[in-house]
Amino acid sequence: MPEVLTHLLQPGELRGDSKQIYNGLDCCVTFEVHSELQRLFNAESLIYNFERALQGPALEMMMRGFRVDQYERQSGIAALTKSIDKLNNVLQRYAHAVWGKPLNPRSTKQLQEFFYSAMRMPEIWISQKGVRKLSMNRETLEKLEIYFHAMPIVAVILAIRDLSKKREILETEVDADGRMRTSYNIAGTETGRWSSSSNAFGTGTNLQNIPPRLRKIFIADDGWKICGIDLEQAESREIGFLCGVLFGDWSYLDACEGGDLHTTTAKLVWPHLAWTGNRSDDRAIAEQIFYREFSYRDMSKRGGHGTNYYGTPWTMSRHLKVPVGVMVNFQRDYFGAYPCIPRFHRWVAQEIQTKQYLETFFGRGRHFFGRPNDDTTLREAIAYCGQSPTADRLNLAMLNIWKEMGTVVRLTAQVHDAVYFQYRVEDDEAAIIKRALELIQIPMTSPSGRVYTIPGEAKVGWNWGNAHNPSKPLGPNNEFNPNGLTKWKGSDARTRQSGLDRVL
DNA sequence: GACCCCCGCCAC
DNA sequence: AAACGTGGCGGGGGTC
Repeated sequence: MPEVLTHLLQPGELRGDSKQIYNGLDCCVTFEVHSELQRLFNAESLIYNFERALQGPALEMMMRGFRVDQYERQSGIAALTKSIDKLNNVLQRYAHAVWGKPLNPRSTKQLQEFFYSAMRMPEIWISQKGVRKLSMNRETLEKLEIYFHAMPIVAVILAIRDLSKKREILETEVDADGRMRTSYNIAGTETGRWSSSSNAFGTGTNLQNIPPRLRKIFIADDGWKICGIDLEQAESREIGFLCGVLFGDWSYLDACEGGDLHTTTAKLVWPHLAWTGNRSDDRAIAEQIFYREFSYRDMSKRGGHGTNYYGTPWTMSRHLKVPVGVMVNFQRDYFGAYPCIPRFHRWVAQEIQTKQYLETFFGRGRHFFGRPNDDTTLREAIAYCGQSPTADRLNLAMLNIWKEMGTVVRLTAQVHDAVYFQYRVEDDEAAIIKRALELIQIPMTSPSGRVYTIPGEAKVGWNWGNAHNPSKPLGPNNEFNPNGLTKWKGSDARTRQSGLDRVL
């Protein structure tokens, strides 16, 4: 009970007018918390003041919302429903043949009974947090798929799940004015990232996990055009800079800044390939197949990211669907190429074991309450070093854009390492994007004098999806979208195609 | 019917 | 043996 009230209450008093008293107590708790926060977050508290400042752009985006093409959305729902119904009819025919009753593809319980009891297939167990589980996730179902009599059933189940997930998003309630309003939580994460969710009125949804293929339903306001700027290789560069500052080892940041990190990594990990030194030749070599559908470059990209974050060969081999031995060798060679990475891991372990605390170059600290010797704690701390500065960098840049360009641009969305805004089509597009790209950069200087910044990459268009590449055949990975976002190269010769936002 | 947890799965 | 991190959502299925 808050101290301020204890002397006012006698034992047993809460039994009487308890609701009013509880209410009073709650107010007192709030007051006591406020007093403590006042003490902690004084004028010197950089991060606290920063978070408060971010309320401006956050509230503006939340109140404005993102315009949705209702026709596009409804026709998407209709098309998906049709496909789902068709697939479901097929599934139910199988289900009745096998066990004489329906099967819900989203029910883990029913799927277990169906495959392991009715179809008598061998059980596939996985372990999560030390607990063995009879999962029915995609990975498990793909293992069941190798049995020929299960193959068509599994394929249908996975397809239904996939399409249902897409339909869920399209079915999210849009406000009466045809705009989707998300709720951004500025201070909801451990790292300084924002989170996003449905809003206080129950409409909208998380706008930070919309699959790329569905983004084209979000469109620019009439007379406005969308620009998106993302920070290139942001988390990798943050770690590269940290390694340089801590150890004077700039090899990883050099690789990031060299232009093509993943090809560079591939050259270091597989030095015996016929590298020429010519950038496009070497990229072509890196894009040759290494294992199954993975090129050397793919392996470098996905394997590098996982390895930076202390992923084990076992887990990464599962994720990349390659044998464990492949990942063991990859990591050995990767650590050989960038010795600052394992050194960085050891440094983080030392820090959390001695201080249980880390602070980024943006001044954001985090206490680690997990057991200091636990790998889980170490992994959280390693991830913090990349994720947190990226979040602060993007948000600081966004705040600067909002402050300086607030009359010229309308902020539209924030997606962790990318910010989207709109500008008037009659305005000087090149000048606006040039200035925004300048503001996105937050230079830092290492104690040794090296200047470090993360460049932004801009895209422009009239809807949030990616434009199709006209020089490649249309297909599932190149869907027709002439109004979509294209990479900004100083100009954009296109004009908005009316009615074509509506093509799904 | 409200509530809750688990599961599977989407993003960066 | 098996945990790369940060999040949010909807459905299933249980309890009250």
